[in-house]
Amino acid sequence: MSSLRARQKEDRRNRIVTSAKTLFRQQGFEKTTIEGIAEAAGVSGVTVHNYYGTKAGVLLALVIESDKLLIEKLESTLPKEPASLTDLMLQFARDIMDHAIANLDKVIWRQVIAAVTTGGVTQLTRAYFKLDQQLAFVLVRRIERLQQAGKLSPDIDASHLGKALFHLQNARFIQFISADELSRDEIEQRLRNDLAALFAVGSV
Amino acid sequence: MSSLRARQKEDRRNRIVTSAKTLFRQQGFEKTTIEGIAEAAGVSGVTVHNYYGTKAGVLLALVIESDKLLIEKLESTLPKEPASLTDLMLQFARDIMDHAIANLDKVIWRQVIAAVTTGGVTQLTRAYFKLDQQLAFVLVRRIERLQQAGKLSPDIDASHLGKALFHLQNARFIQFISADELSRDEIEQRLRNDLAALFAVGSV
DNA sequence: ACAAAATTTTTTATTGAATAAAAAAATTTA
DNA sequence: TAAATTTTTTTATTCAATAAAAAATTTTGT
Repeated sequence: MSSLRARQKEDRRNRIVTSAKTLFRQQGFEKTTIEGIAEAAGVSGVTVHNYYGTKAGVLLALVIESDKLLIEKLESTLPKEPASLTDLMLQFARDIMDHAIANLDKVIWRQVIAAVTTGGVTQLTRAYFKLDQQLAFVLVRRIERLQQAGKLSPDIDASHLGKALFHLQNARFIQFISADELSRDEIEQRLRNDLAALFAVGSV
Repeated sequence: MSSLRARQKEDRRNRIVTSAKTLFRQQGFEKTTIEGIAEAAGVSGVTVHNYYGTKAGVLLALVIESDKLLIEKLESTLPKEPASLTDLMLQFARDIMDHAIANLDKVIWRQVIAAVTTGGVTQLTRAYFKLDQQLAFVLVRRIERLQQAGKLSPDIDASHLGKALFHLQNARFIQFISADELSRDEIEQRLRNDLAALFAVGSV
């Protein structure tokens, strides 16, 4: 039973985000103006500000939508019974990079990272961090599966391990988008090295 | 044999960075204007732009200077013979957080991270990343010491391990500055959990 | 030491993000 | 349907960023 106002608002949100996505992809982040987005969405520039605060806020909103899809995709495509922890991680990292690149280019992803770190504590950044947690949790659950399958010691705290590995993956992801020339293969190799070294520490 | 021009330029650079540091600390990043920095430094606003490109560029210049000191400090204060890899890491992370907080507050550090990720490939970002590498290398050398002391398997690639751990530390550092309420102790605990979980993977 | 050449800074102007307050328009409610 | 409420738009301002022309200063060649 949504009111007319609520529906109109929802509608404007959609128009703004959709227009922004098109413009960001066509002309990049910098060259896209708030006025441009507003015009394409049929609202005033100030309304865009009222809705999303900043240009980066609009971008964040759009990324949040696509990240929800990413999580669904990961839930379904990540192997339920991974062969090993390393395999799981590499697959996880690759899926995330693939998804990122399919949606926006590296230059724009840098703006996303910047927006998230500077953005204070807003509705949008909270939503983003929540999705990040969910993403990490996908990993945690798969790690528990590995433990159940006897492929990983059951004594390890799956939550701690999942979060640590997620942070590491995230660091490599940021490195990936920060340098134009870095390929997914190159990052995969680095991650492989990371894991090999880290996992070798405990072996007596 | 520096020319008058070169000396004047160096002088202006110093005045700009020094003025900026004072103003950033007094009023924060947002409330400090380029014009304000320029006035305090006795140059025009456009000159500040000419020298550092953006307001964040000025901040980055100032951080780079203080990071050089951090590296020196770490070289001298990190134990030459650490008791364990975990101890080494926790000390490393704590020194970095201490140094960061002693110089600028969290809000401003967020701007640093944002500036580095969006900053394209400029003189300043290159310098910053180079220092980051040096920082990682400090860790690598200490890890080699651990291996020489028989406290860590000599089969492990110290460079890979050091870089992986540096990335992890960096991720936790960014988390630290991203949330006002997160204390160094809290981050230390998380890092401890990270390391415990990661190092347990290899143990058979 | 001085005038011409080269470099650097400043002035001036423009675009666009962000924000605030008042005015206008639309929806909701009674 | 008219009053009350909410939302958007208009209007105005500050500041970052950038560009081009003008002014000032240093360097160079004689």
